[in-house]
Amino acid sequence: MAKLQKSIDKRNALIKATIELVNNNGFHATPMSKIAKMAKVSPATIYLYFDNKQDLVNKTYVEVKSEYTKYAFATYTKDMPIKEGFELIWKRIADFKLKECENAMFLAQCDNTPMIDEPSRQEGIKHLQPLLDLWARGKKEGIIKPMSDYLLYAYAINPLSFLMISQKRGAFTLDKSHIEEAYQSAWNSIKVCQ
Amino acid sequence: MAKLQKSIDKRNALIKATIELVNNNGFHATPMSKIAKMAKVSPATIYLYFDNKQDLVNKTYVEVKSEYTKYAFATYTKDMPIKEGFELIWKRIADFKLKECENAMFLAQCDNTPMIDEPSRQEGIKHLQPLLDLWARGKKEGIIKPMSDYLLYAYAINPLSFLMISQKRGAFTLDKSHIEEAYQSAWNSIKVCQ
DNA sequence: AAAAAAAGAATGAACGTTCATTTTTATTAT
DNA sequence: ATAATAAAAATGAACGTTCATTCTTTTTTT
Repeated sequence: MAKLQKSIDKRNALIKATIELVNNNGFHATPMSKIAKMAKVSPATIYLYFDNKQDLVNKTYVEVKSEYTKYAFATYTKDMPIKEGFELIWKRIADFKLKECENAMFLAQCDNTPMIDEPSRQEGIKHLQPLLDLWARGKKEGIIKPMSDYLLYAYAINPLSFLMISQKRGAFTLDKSHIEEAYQSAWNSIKVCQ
Repeated sequence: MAKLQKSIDKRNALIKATIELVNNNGFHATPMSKIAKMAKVSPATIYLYFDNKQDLVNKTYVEVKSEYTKYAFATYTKDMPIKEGFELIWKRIADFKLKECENAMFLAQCDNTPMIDEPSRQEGIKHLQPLLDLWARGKKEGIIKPMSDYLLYAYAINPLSFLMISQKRGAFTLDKSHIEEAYQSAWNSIKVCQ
């Protein structure tokens, strides 16, 4: 196999192993040796691809966040009407959280703990810009409540993380009909009531 | 000072130190030695009060959760109308998350990571029963959407955790007017639309 | 044959926990 | 009430283990 491809494969295996182990044990309870073992690589090899453990987890975060937002905004264009645009993005996000459960779990854990460096966190937030732009447009048009973006995010998007974590714990299962109910709740919480 | 009171003080100091250090560094990045130092106690003394580190954090979780729900339901009675009851509980919860920021942060971190034992987690959930009962009543009366409790919780309560974490990170400040907006969003997301 | 990549073993630091002692508190005898 | 003694609480140092990281050697690629 080509040298470059082999390198890419190893790096991907490391990222994948990091996600899986951190999901199940948390950052600090995940030794580099276990990540290496799961990626079928020597511990020393990790340091050819990443500076250290913190760098490994930071880069994993930014890459997964980037995949996530790429998926979320893939079918959205800036000229869509507010309501359609929001529904589209929201359902893509929900879709991602159902299909790419491991990735989404990892992001949730990163966002709720002091695990990630502040610069990497900021880097991750940047990717959400299209949604913030949509909201700004929606506020101007009087369709979306003139609230802080943090409040909008808290009610429109963040509940999906909670539902995903509950699902992962086996507490309940999030199926298609739940998703539709959740969407209605999300929209009702941010739309201007007429 | 009375012997008993001194013991209680030490135990409280340990719980307090655990909360503060875990909030800022996470569970595994908080050594017992630091907890001991902050509580002005020898590391060995911790083991007179708790079996081990896991036990310390489990017990801290259950105690804080208990304080939290005690506060949340303090002014609520079962015979209140649904809407009033919900608003009352919701605002008490919001109040707690603003005033007892450290405690609330700790709970949020526990609820979003594999930090706590499953039995202790279950123990913590039990305390929420009055809210679940209120929702059951609200569903029967056709006031609250007939959704899974997980969905109701995700939209009505959980967003407050996100807002608190954002506030703690200094991203924005949650003031009285935000709280009112948040309440409206919470209610709009779970009420039956007429 | 030289250079690059990868490996496994080695290292030093940090951690949770325990152990041997000391200090404090409670009980008893005078 | 006071001194002597027993019990309990608390301590700091030490232990064994684990971990992130590095070093030296081997394998693979050019």
